[in-house]
Amino acid sequence: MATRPDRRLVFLLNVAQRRLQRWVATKTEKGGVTAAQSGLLFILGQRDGALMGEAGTALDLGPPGISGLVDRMTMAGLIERRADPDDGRAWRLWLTPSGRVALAQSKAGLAEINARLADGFTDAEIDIVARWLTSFQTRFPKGEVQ
Amino acid sequence: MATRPDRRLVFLLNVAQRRLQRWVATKTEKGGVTAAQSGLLFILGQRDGALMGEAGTALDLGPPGISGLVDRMTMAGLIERRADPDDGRAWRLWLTPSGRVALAQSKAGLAEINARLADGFTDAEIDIVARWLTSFQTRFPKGEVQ
DNA sequence: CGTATTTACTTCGCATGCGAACTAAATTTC
DNA sequence: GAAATTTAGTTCGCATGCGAAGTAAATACG
Repeated sequence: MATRPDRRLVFLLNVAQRRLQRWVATKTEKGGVTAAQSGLLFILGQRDGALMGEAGTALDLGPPGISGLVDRMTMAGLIERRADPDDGRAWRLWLTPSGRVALAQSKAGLAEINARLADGFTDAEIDIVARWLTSFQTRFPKGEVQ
Repeated sequence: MATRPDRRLVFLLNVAQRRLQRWVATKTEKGGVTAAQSGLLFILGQRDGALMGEAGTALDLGPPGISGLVDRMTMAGLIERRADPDDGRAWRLWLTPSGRVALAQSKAGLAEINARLADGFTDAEIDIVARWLTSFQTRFPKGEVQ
């Protein structure tokens, strides 16, 4: 007989996120990159030279979030900021050689994590999970608590 | 035909957690309490006088995490720390009257959130989600990356 | 009994990311 | 074309929580 699963979704979500983040951080301890940072690497891997605002939107980060992330990653030599020639307010972000190396490592790491996340679940089940997670974006909108 | 769902689970998990946290924070803006804080309130609601370590374990927080949370909540007047009479190293945590009020509010808020989280999903689907979230605790263990 | 180890918690430095308030450049309006 | 508004980022203070290192009390060991 199956045990009734723990239904404290808010708590479980919180724990899962922290566990994963911590695990990625330890995993990539040597010369690696954190989960948030690899997020930006992936974006730039697809769209090198993106604006900060574009990257923030893609990562669902507000202006302060992307600003801080960019600062830390610039400091770490993973990305470079260059002024947009057409807009004096804007900055474009570019991968450095070092950033490209880190991106390659992140890609490999992500494959392992995804395997771990799907292990023991069918494709249909993962689809349900993905749908549930995606629903947060409409259930808990950014702007306002209507 | 259904659109293929977004399968970037790591990203979706991260976003979902942040969206929820932010939403709770805004929701309880007036005299309320954050998600992490209400976690501790719930624990003490069930086990008033718990040790810090016990509370930390229940919330899946390490010593620094629970220590900081307790500091902030003590400062906010939600809980009280009293030395354990039998163990000079340990502290027991107690709800203040103010904390009990906040707990009652949190309980009401949680009901609404849980409804929102389950809306559009069957019980069986929520069980799958819960099982997936719970699996992080074994898939990404605290101690070590084996 | 006294030393060694374990345990409970604290402190520090850090990454993450939010809301509020700000700066400065671009665009819209009149 | 000047003033008003919008937009792109920054800065500040804050909450969250980790790992590493420290403190002090409790327990185990010889």
